[in-house]
Amino acid sequence: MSWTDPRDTGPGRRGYHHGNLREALVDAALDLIAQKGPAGFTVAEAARLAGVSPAAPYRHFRDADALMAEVAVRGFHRLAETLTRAWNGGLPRPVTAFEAMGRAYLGFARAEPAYYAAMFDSRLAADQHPELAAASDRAFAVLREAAEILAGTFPRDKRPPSLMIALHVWSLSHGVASLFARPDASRRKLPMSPEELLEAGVLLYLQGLSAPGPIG
Amino acid sequence: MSWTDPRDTGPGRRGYHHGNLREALVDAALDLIAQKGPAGFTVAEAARLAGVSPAAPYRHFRDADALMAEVAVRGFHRLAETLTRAWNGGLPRPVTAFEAMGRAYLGFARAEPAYYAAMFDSRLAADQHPELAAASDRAFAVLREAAEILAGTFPRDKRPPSLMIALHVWSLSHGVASLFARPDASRRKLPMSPEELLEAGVLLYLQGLSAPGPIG
DNA sequence: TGTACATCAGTGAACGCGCGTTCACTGATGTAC
DNA sequence: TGTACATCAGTGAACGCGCGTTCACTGATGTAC
Repeated sequence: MSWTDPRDTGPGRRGYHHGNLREALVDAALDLIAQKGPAGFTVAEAARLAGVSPAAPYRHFRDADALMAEVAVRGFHRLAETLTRAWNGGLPRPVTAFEAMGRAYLGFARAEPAYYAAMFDSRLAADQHPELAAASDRAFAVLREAAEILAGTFPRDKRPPSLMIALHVWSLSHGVASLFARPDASRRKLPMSPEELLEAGVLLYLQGLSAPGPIG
Repeated sequence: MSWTDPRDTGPGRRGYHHGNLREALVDAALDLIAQKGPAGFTVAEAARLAGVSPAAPYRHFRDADALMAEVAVRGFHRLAETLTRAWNGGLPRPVTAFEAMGRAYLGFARAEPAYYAAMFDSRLAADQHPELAAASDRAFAVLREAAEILAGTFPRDKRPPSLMIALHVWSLSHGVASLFARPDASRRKLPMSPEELLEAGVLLYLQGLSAPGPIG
């Protein structure tokens, strides 16, 4: 991890000037969030991890929230890529692709808890950070478009609204991730893997979409 | 709000001794969490709100986490009661009662955001607070038992596992609550009410449970 | 009913700490000529 | 190729702040006799 050593001789560090401080600060923030949660991140400690003085971060970020928002923005971009890749990998069958996307969402939450926490647990005000709102919208758009294609496979007269499908699957995925897949001591124990739980849930939900009508 | 004034002459305050400081501190913590989120709560400010010195809370709580845990414990107890009442109110039809319980879960998250945040966003380590784990289990047990009864209405040969139902509905409810029902600036906008979204989701899920089998 | 006394639940001052942020500064970089 | 200079991206010291928690203390309460 070259960014931890300010005297690193690699291309990223050249003595007095860090050379890549913005990136280093984002990495440091991720490290801190992973260890202590979003509330445990501080600008001062991120600067320390990056090997610069406590004032240096303010050359790159207006304040602490701006750094956190940058982390969240990158997280949403990564999530969008992850979801897109999963969808494409599951094609041509839309149901298969859709389920792969659900698994990928959960996989992201598990593999990148720091990004995930910055995105969903940091309570950043969306209206204060337009880039964040845009990045979040972009990630959701991936899910939305997938739902659109999936809905298109239903007979025209009983085609469900794709927005609703997207919202339901997002909610279920996020619920499973938050309750059962957090890699910290507040996670609840499960008699199965979160992946199995989510997959079964999505499957049953999709079955419900194709069912003839309301049950007795 | 008598607890804000230390010189209140009511039965809760008698001069030097507060008389009901434990309760007052819990109320103050709820106030702070509602305003600033779980990370914005401090022992010092809770003491200030309760009208006592910063050292006073330590007569009642070991440390800051213990006070937060107490709030979360009470939240889980309230949630358990809320869910029980909703279930009973929806009987005798298990499906109706179950859906009423889902709405009640969401209603709790919306009506009591401070309790909800202490319960789910405070990252308290369950193994450090046995009472918290017990309270959480108790609330989940309500949902679990309801799912059991609901599962019992299915024909014996295609009866779904009740634990799975409970986990799915909890996840969906929690996901909708976290993403769309937080009363702060990080909430995502929806073209419908969270209640409608959740109700439709639970309905479709239950339809899926009764569907003949996996879809094409 | 009165009194001595143990216990309870507060006080208030103090501690060490780490934080966010600002400021005047300076070393390094890169560009115009 | 060399040099003057503008700009960039750091430094380091300082500020005011609020926090969690501890400590010796004391006023209030309630109980035994």
